[in-house]
Amino acid sequence: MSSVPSDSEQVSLETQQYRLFHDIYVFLDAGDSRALEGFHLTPSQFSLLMLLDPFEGHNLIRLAERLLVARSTITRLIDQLELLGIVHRVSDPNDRRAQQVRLTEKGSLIRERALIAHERSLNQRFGVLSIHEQETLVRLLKRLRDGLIDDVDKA
Amino acid sequence: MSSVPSDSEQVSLETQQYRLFHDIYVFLDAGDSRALEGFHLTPSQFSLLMLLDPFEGHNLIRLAERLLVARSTITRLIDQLELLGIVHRVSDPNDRRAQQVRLTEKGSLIRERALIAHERSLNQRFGVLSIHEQETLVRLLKRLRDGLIDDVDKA
DNA sequence: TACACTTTGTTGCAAGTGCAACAGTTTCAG
DNA sequence: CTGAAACTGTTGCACTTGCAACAAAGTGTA
Repeated sequence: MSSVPSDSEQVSLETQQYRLFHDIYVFLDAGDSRALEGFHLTPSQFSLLMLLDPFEGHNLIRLAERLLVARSTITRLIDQLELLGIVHRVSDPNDRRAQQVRLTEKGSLIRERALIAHERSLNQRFGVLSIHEQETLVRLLKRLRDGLIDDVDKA
Repeated sequence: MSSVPSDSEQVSLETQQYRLFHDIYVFLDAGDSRALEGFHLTPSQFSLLMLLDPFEGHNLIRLAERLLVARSTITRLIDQLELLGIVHRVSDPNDRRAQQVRLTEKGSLIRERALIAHERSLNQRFGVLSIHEQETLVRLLKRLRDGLIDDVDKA
């Protein structure tokens, strides 16, 4: 089905990595959708929810930086989670421009359960690699990410 | 600037990989935009252009499978490239439902130049890893991708 | 203090994308 | 050969997202 035609052509090492990152991203997202559908959460909503501490308030801009998305995207994702009764906004007493996003009790519960389900799903999906291989992978990915950040910042 | 707050919290190996893939994807895309801006090509247009052989026609559905996007997305990307004079559609003589997408002469030239510039950029961006490390990475990524495909297909 | 500059969060708008429905073709079982 | 099913590509629609502009609030300098 999902074929990804065999890498028969001669392409450079960099291009191979490049394509692999793209494909893996797409497949991870597809797997997430499936893992989360029981919770009625989109992958975007979940990745935000993941960051919310049940015992702390969160600044919207900090969340945007964390997820690498625009501030307006966070505004809208929080709107959605608020409608679902998962979070609520509280105005920050120290800065009247700012909001604090807090999990509701219901939200904490949903988060907890979704996190577990997602973790289990990830565990299964990454299971093709041994723990040792996953550790190697994490080490390489971190170096690459940090390099890419430097590169983007240099621009 | 692009901070990605230090991974101070205790998260599972799988979750670390998960976040790294997301962040790397975003940064790669940002780097691509920069590498391609001189060509007036978006990363999506480029990734399609990359697949087009100067001497062959291409079936739209095959391209969609290859890029892991919906057929309608390819229709629109081809529309854009056609407006730019980079490709043209030819009806397939063997199947009157089908189209063949072909590079124009101008398109071949632009593709050639963009490919070189992108390759140079990738080379620089992946340069934080040694060749040996990149080979290891490719090996692990391929295994992971194939595992994820099986997983998606099982669904 | 006063005024310019920065910061926080929201909104309008435009662009990209997937899904479902569709028309025109092709294929294949009976 | 015929009709049902599958396939190819396009379109309408909804949803997501980034960017720019904005109001309100905070910061800092003269």
